[in-house]
Amino acid sequence: MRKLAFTPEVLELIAERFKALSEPARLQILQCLRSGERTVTELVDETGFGQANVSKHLQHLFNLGFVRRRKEGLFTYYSLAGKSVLQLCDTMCGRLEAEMKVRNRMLAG
Amino acid sequence: MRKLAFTPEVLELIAERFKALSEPARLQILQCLRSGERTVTELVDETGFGQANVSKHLQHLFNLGFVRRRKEGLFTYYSLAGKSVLQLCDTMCGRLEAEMKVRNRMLAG
DNA sequence: TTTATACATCACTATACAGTAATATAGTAG
DNA sequence: CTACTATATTACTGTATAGTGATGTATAAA
Repeated sequence: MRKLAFTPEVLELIAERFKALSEPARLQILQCLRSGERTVTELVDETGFGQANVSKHLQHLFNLGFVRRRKEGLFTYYSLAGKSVLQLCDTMCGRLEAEMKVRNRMLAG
Repeated sequence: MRKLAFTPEVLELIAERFKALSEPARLQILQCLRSGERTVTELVDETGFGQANVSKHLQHLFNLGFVRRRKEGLFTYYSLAGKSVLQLCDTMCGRLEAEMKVRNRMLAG
């Protein structure tokens, strides 16, 4: 199995996926899904965002393969498509902590 | 050492950092830096982007702690601030490969 | 059938930002 | 000093998209 080369075309696809994670609303939705699948209405209630807004964000995340969905009667249950999304968030959060540590050290020193 | 909680405020900071990686031009610049530090002009030549454009992208990456810089005479040498950026790109690339594999399977099946 | 619920989609507005040309700043050379 | 080079910054334009209200669609219940 060959690794993809970082050609400009591949970088564009990668950028598109990072962009999906560059919205606080979508990140918040993903964090809600950390503990299991949710209906759209549940996500609306938990996040406080509008229904149309949440629905659009979910479509976006679904199209890029970040979440799965399952229809059951009137409801659509969304869930995480894998753990790598959370891993990305955690890695970025680690960067953030490191950044803050540096900042604090500069204030102290 | 405590882990940061994913509050809306923290998610906003994380989103801001993902957004920095959501631009093909910035990703391409980061990939150029994979093999070592570069001056702005070198990056302009390697990427083909305009000088002002590259300079702005580098400021952006610097402000968020993704790259370091070192001034020497007329030149400013930029380099990666750590390996986690590349790790993020690689993880996202892995996701992309998996996505493509699923797509191919659907076409075949 | 009608009514209600859950979700998706459309049309619109406002905002953010990538790219660019021009200019500013700062260091070097003559 | 002047002239040149490397980088940063400013002002502007075009484009993408988040959010919203209204509407559409599908399922369930009465």
